[in-house]
Amino acid sequence: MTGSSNKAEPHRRTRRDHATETAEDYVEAVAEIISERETCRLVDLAKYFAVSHVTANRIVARLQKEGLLQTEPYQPIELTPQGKRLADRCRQRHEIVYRFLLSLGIDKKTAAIDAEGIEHHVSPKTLRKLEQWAKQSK
Amino acid sequence: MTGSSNKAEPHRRTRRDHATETAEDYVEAVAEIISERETCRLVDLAKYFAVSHVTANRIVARLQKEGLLQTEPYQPIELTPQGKRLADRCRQRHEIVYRFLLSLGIDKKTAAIDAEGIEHHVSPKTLRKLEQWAKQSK
DNA sequence: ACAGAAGTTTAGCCCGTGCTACAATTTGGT
DNA sequence: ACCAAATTGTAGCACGGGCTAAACTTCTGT
Ligand SMILES: [Mn+2]
Ligand SMILES: [Mn+2]
Ligand SMILES: [Mn+2]
Ligand SMILES: [Mn+2]
Repeated sequence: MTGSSNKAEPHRRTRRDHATETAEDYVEAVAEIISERETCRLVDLAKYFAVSHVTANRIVARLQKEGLLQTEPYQPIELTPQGKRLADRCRQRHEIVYRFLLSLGIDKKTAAIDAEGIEHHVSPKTLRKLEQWAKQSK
Repeated sequence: MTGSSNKAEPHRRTRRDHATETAEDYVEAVAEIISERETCRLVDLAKYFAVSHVTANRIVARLQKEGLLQTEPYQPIELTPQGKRLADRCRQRHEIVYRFLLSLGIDKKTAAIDAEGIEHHVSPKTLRKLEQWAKQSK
């Protein structure tokens, strides 16, 4: 038995979620920025996440190595097909969580903050329930 | 204006949540283990989180420095008053999130996994709504 | 009493993500 | 064309949290 009544598994899963969280937020941000201002530059990401451009730069480099982003020196940042797919999935999931919180009666600002952290820890099963729920309560 | 319609603030908050997440999970675990087997040893924590005993050791040391845990070389691990208060708050919050997921119709295992990650990102406002909701839907 | 098992500590490594300071490149205005 | 500003890149630091290996202490059974 690998799982059963183990206390450890939830923590393993949470750690795994955290490991992919940055990638998810970055592809989502790149997609959003591109859709808003045509091109996504490093500065845009740094501002978006309120981190230094150095931090953003290293994360972009890593995500490029992982096949999610594409860029060349001093050039704008683009999404690979794989990155685009991930961004879509994340945007949808993010929106479902956000709208669910709104449907609960939370104010927009709080909902935005909570959703930003919660989204990465919502399983597909739970996501479907949240979606049903937000719809039904309308 | 510090906030207004800023994209950055949710990410700042999520990073802050992550910084306190380990502390929250550890004091909660120590409290739970003590209530179950009298004393909490390093091995217990290592098993609980599925982490090497070395990792657990360093985290315990840090949390002791921060005033949440108390221990002496080769001795069991205890909670300081401050740690106890934090553990209580976290257990309550954790349970509310967990029970809410159950009330949504999620199976226990999935609910346990999702709750473990979600709990740290739920604001007091949202927590109150989740609590109301889980109660009402019973 | 004492050897071996169990538990704990320490040393030393890796990786991710945060930073400042500084260098290099590109862009824009005159 | 050229200088200055904006942008991007690089060097080098910190910290948290993951690991293995090896030393040390404590517990246990004979
Ligand atoms: Mn997010
Ligand atoms: Mn998270
Ligand atoms: Mn918890
Ligand atoms: Mn947790």
